[in-house]
Formats: sequence, C-alpha cells, structure tokens
Amino acid sequence: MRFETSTIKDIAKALGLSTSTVSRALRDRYEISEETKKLVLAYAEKVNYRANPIARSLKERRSYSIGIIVSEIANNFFSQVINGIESIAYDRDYHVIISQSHESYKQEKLNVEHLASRSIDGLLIALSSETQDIDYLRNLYAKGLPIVFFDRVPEDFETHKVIANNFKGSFDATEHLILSGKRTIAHLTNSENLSITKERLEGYKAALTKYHIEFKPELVKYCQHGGMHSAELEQAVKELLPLNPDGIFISSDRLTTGCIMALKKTNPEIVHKIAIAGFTNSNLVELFSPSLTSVKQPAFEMGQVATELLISMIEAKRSVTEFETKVLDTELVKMVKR
Amino acid sequence: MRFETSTIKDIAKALGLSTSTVSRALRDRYEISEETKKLVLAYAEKVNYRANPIARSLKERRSYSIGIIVSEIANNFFSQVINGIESIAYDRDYHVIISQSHESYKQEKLNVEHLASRSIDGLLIALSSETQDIDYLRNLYAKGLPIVFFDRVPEDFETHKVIANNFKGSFDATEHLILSGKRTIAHLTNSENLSITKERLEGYKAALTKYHIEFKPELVKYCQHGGMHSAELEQAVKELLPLNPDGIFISSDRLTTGCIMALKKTNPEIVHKIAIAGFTNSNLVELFSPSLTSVKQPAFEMGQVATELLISMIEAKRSVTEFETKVLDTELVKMVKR
DNA sequence: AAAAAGTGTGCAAACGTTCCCAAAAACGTC
DNA sequence: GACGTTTTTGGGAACGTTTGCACACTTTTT
Repeated sequence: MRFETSTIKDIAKALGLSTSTVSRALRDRYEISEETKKLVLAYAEKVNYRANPIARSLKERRSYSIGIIVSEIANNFFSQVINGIESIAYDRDYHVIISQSHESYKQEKLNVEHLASRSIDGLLIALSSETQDIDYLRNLYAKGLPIVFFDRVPEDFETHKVIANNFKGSFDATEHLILSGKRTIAHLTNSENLSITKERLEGYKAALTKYHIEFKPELVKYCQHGGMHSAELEQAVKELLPLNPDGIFISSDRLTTGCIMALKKTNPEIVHKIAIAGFTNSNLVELFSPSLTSVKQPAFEMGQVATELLISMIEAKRSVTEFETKVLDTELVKMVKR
Repeated sequence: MRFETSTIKDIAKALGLSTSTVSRALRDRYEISEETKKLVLAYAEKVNYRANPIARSLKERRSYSIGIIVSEIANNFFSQVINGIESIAYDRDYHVIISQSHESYKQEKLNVEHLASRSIDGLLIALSSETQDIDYLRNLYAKGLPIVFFDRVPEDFETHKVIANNFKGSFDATEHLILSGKRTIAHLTNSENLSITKERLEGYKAALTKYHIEFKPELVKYCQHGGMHSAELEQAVKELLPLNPDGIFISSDRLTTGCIMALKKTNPEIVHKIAIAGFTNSNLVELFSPSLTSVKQPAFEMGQVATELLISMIEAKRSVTEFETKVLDTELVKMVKR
C-alpha cells in the first residue's frame, strides 16, 4: 500500500526534456526560456505535481522544519506561543514539529535529540522546570543547530532569546495586591532553576520594598515540578496557610490554576478570603471562582518574534555573532468584582 | 552554517568495510557475522552515529511520521487526544506533525494537503465544524494515504473510526438535568454537519422522550463555527434566554466554556439559575463558576486507539478492507453542590 | 574429491532532487 | 561564412540510505 505521485523524471520524460531543465523551470532558477518554463509549469499543474520534500531535504541538507519544545500544549500560554510560531513558520515555508517535555528533564533531552536526529533546521525551546544541565543543547548548538530560547531561558547561553518583562509583570501584580490593601502576600512559584522564577521573584520583592513591606522568605514556596503534580501544590498550600496570607502572587499558568484548586481542596472556606494574582494566559479566567487578577504574557507575539529570530539564524550566510534578548511587555488584567 | 554528522560511509571507510555491510550491521538484518556487527555497533556508538531519517525515508518511500488535524490544540479534549496519539506513536518510532484547522474548512484542506506533500505515512483527523465536502480526503485515500477519523467522523467514508459514545453521553447528561428537576432544557450544539452533533442531539431527544418531555426544536441552537467566534455564542444565548430554559445541555468543549461566558456577559444574574451540563474535558471545571455537570470523553484513550488502527493500516501488507468503528464510553462528572 | 549448500561481504543501483559543467543552439559581428 | 558571445539545454554526480545480486569462502553432503 503505497502513496504514488508523479516526479520530475516523469515530467521530463513526458515532455522530452531533461530533469535538470524541468527542475529549473519549476524552481524558476537560472537561465531558462519563457517558453519551456510555461510548458513545464502547465504540465506540472495538469498532473498535479508536488515536489518531494524528502528528496529536496536530502539534497539540500536541510528539512525546512523547526522543532518546538514546550512543557505541555494543554497550557494556554504555550498553545498561544505555538500559534504565533506557526503563523510565521508557515508563511516562510517551514513546518513545525511540536514536542512536550511534561516538565521532565529526561523527556526534554530525549525529545530534543530525537528532533535533532530528524534533521530539524532549528529549535525553539522553553526549558522544563527540572532542567539544570543544558550541555546537551550546547553540543547541538556547537555542531551548528540554531537555537532560540523563549520564556524560560538559560543565563549563560549566547543566542537569541525572547522573554516577557517578568520583573514588571510581577511588580504590577504584587503592587495591585498591595494597593487593594493586602499586606501578607505569599508568593508561589516555579523551580528555582528557571529564569522566570528569579525575575518574577525580583519583581515581587521590588513591589514589597516600594511599599515598605518586609520580605519574608517563608512566604515564598517553590514547586520543583512546575505544578505538574497536585501533591506538590497541596503541600505548598498547606505550608502557606498557617502563615495567614491575605494575598498570593503566583508565577505561572499551571501553578495559578493548580494553586486555586489546591486551595479549594485544602480549605474551601478560605479561598474567597485570599486575593489571588497570577501569571496566566488562560482564556477561561472569567469563569474562575474565585476570580483573580492575572498577568497575561504576549504569548502569540512571543512565538512570532522567536520564530523570526530563529529563521534569520537558519538562513544566515555566515554564523551569527550578535544576539538579542527581546523583552515583551505583559498586561495586567484586574479582577472584576462581582 | 550547517549541521554536520557522521554517515554510514564514514563508518565504512574507517572500518574498511562496505556501506552495505555497515548498513546491515546497524539494522541487524540478513546474514551478518556477530563479529563485524559488534565492531560496527561499537564504532557507531563511539562516533555517536545517527541514521539520517531523510535518506532512509527517501529510500523506503515513507517518512515514519503521521499527520494530525484537530481544530485547535488549546482545547483540552484535543490536547489529551494528542497526548494519547504521541504515547503510541513514539513507542512505534513514528513522529507526529500536528496541524490546526481552527474550525475552518479552507485551513483544514490546506493543512492536509501540506502534510500529504510532506510525505506523511498516515493521517489522523477530526473534521472541522465547517467541513462538508471531503472529496479531497477521498482523493488522498484513493491514492493510498491511510486515514483514521476520530471524534468528528464522516458517515460515508469506509475506514477506521474512533468515537465516543455520544448518544449515551448526551443521554446521561440530559437525564441528569431532568432528574434534578429541570423541564425546559435547551441544547446548544455545533454545526449540523458534524457526526457528533447528530449523535448528541439524538441522545438529548431520547432522554426527553424517556421522561415524557416534549422536544421543542426552538430550544436547539446550532453554532456554525463551533464557538470560535464569541458573537455566534452570544447570539445563540440571546435567542435562548427568552424561552426561559432552566437547564442547558451543551455539546462540546469549546461551546461549553464559550456559552457560560456568553451567559455571564448577557445576563450575569441568570447564570446561577440555569443548570448547565456539557461535554468538556477541561481540567479546570472545578474552578468554574457556575459549576456544571460535565461529560468527559476518554480523550487519551481515543488518541491511542486511533493511532493503533492507523499504524496497523500503514504497516499492512495488503490493503485493508475490514474497517472498525470503535466506540468508547464517556464519563458523567456530576456537579458538586457548594 | 567434487558438488551442493550455507555464510559473509562488496558492488552498484535506486529513491527524487539540485546544480556544476559542458554541449548545443541561437544570435551578432566582421 | 567563420568566429565569438550569449542563451538554453542535457549529462551526470551527489545527498545518505537500503537491498538485490554476485562473488568468495567455508562447510556439508554425496
């Protein structure tokens, strides 16, 4: 059972031309007479010729495909990023291969290496919350694989990066809680490894400082697995509640929803007494109870920018040495009182 | 800037063997002496040899990749299906290419044709809500592309299909509303084209009949775009409210969340007075206000089953003539009173 | 001791492209 | 009409694999 289709050879034979001529006509390259070009194009159209991308890839030693690694696609932030990536990639005639790390370092490495062996032309990656050792990425990069990081970026890796203004996003959210009268504001966040964790913690601290509220380390809880296991969230919540916070600032999509669920489960009464602000791109926030203040990242745009940078690296004639870190602004969506 | 790696040729040269021998050793095929096999394997390991899948694809005329078309990945039902698909595909050494139709027929067709030209070995597809004409799929199928439908399947297309027990799911949900005392139950559903729309409507009707409630066509509202545009939802809600429903049964993920939002927007008071039951695989239902009764589909399993069927078709020696339609049971998650 | 069977290896073609190089055709110029 | 120049075309190698076939060598059979 095989999938049959006509090739350049078939066209050449049918038209009494050589494959080189047909190839040139189709690709509109080099010197080729208008006449034969039209002839070939017309015939190709007629037999519904589709170039075999595999043969082309083999010859050109590139696949016109880019790999994406996110922790999971069932996360509005990431799926919006992916939409942004696709919007650019398809325009530029690349296709994308999406892989999920499920916040596991092992899975992430496996996926990346699988993609690399699949001859992707470049990689877009947001690190898993477990990832600390990125040597395997360095190796691939050194061998010539273009890589652009987004959202969760490593510090010491010279390449393009695209992130949100995490400091400001956190600052704004925390400030919002303070301005609505909260004073004991907990902070629930991701693994300490992640860039976003550090930056968001700084924003939180800065807001406290501005309003002369003492920073208390015990009010900060880290979740090693990024909230993939409900147990870790429940544990964190259980440790926080005795400190009587009147507000919580949460630093990622998955954590935000997970934390509210954990709160509901642990103490259904308290959940409406604590003000919640968190990073999330969920398009369902309006349905949530309790309602919350959310920090929305420009996810779609982030995907677009990252893809543009990646494609520029892929298509660069000589190796790139000037790298950018693009910082995009977040948006604070204040809780609606009901 | 190119990505370099060692080939079978390099190994052959280094070891003083022919490429055929190396190939056979690596693939563990045919007669080959234990000795040379070990030698080759050891060397390959040492230089970290990775077979070039593109060359292999070209030679074998298959790509070891399967295409997936869903309406959108930012939908828990579909992302769970995708997880199921991946779980099987990766095991069997296939990789997957995901495309989104965004409920648009044009986009769906474009994506499918793009995938086909990318030499996928098979296709898993849930039709878009706009799709009526599937001749383009028939053509590809006739040319030898294996196709398995899931969730949204066409009636008149002889191939494997995997669906949920939509009739029973709807019946259960509607019955639940009736048993909790509702008598004027509206039904908000997808485009009439879709198989799921018909089946779910039948389940809804059957439940009404069982409890001797008259079926009123005006209580059924169809959404042509599957709830992709909030306008169509608001319109539907506006038309329904004057009929004073005391319950609504909604027939898909996107519609369920969209409908609640539209209700909230149109009439924030009423939303807590109408009982809602709907198909959704959202893992955030517990956070929703108002809370609702949900029909959960076995999405992960659906992905798994569909993938197994597809791979069996791909790897079949002779063309398959016996087709199955697998029906998986849904689960009713009753609203928790609070 | 010769024939037959079995085992391991290499040669070379093929998959469908692209593109360098050379050959052929068309055209100008003297 | 001979020559150079330009334009168009074809031949064929290459990309990295897999695999049918042939060959050489070894072992078994008669």
